[in-house]
Amino acid sequence: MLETVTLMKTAEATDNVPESTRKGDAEKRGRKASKEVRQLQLIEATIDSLAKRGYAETTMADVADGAGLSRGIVNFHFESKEKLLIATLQHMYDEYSAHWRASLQKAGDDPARQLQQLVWADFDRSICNKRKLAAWLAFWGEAKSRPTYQALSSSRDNYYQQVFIDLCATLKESGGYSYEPQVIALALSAMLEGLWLRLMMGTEDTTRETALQAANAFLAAAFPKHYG
Amino acid sequence: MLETVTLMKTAEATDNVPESTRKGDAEKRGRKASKEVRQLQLIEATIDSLAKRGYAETTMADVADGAGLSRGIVNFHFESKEKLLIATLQHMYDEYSAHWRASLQKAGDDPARQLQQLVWADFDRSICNKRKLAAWLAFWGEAKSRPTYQALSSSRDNYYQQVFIDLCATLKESGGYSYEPQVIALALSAMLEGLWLRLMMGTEDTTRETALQAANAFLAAAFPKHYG
DNA sequence: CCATTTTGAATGAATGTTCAACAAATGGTG
DNA sequence: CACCATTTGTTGAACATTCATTCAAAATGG
Repeated sequence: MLETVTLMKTAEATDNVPESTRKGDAEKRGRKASKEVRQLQLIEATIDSLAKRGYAETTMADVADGAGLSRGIVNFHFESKEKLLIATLQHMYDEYSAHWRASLQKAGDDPARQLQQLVWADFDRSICNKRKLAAWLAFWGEAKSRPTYQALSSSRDNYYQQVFIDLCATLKESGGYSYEPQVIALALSAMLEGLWLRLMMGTEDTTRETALQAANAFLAAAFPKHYG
Repeated sequence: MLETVTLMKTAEATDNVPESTRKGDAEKRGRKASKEVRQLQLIEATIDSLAKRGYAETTMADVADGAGLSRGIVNFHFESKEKLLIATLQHMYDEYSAHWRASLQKAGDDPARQLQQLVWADFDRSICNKRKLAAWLAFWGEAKSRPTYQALSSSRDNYYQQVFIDLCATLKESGGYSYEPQVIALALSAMLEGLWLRLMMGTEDTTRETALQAANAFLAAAFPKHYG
């Protein structure tokens, strides 16, 4: 039991998991809550392994060791290695999705501010750190050849893209720009992914700060009336 | 010598041809080809396998089968699987490098045209096709956790980035723009990589044509005096 | 006939999965 | 509360499979 608590601490230290629901569930249904915690713990260990060793070298044994548990435990909570990886990808996808939606919510009603918040959200520490970027990249590398991953591995889904397009369309009208919203939205979102890619690769000239500078420079160049 | 030509043909045909209709059964078995041709043949088969199965599922047997040769042959021409993969990556790196340098050469002396050609070169069929993009992505996914890959896997190296920065600096002066060349060059090159990423992933809204449109839109937005 | 290239089976290591045994928590019953 | 049965969770060894590598023998070309 004591071990469970400390392990939960480390698992949550890396992320920003809300603490509110945890204790309540534990008191009501200690067993079920413990099950969810274990699964989360194993997912976190999987992200660790993906980040440290890459997709190809990530083994069940490494995940179990990383979580401080025995070898057979992963097949109990997740049926197979593939299902563990899918659950991990789903977890990261949900987290990313919730993050940009929250950022959009906080931005208020001004579309210029909304777009800016959406861009900045991509470089937030909670999302944009070495560990998670490396895990994303590991999945991306396998996504094209694994149909199961394709839907989730984009992280930026169709709806996300549509929000970008709509915002660009709104700014175009209010600013009198001349390009197609779809096209400039694609350029913008592609640049964000490209900046992530550079951060993942650990290219020397790219840090979270310089990446954010570049993103801001794009906004200023494309929407001078709003961000100039 | 004649055989050399035919083998090179099949190797290059796979870039554009949808799939299958490969393997020159005529001259595959028993016949000795020159060492270099065999190695190239195996490298092409490796790219095929990476594109079709991804990094994690690429096996020596699959490479050998794809080349129509026996199992042990890869360890004869390349010492190990790792060295085969490094040679494959080096091959792709060299090809990409030669391609953009040639494009730059052809562009003449006008810096605006040079930058445009550099951007367009990224979406040339010979470089930008499903097979090779998938292979690139497979390497990217493993690069961060494999020091041996890091230098080669960027495809766009430091020199490439410096050329971008210099061109942006020149355009800045002649056009009276206000941003830092380094920053806008990072935004531009990141967008190119991001567009590649979308093409690799097979996102529906992104084709080679729309990607090129987005890249052009970026140029027009960032350098209106030159590309408006 | 010699050097080089190619084959394909053998080998050994790595790894995902299964499972029987064990531990702990839960729920019911007296 | 005490006791036991049952469900749930965990372990670690055994098992089967996959795969890179090795190598002796065969094939090929000069």
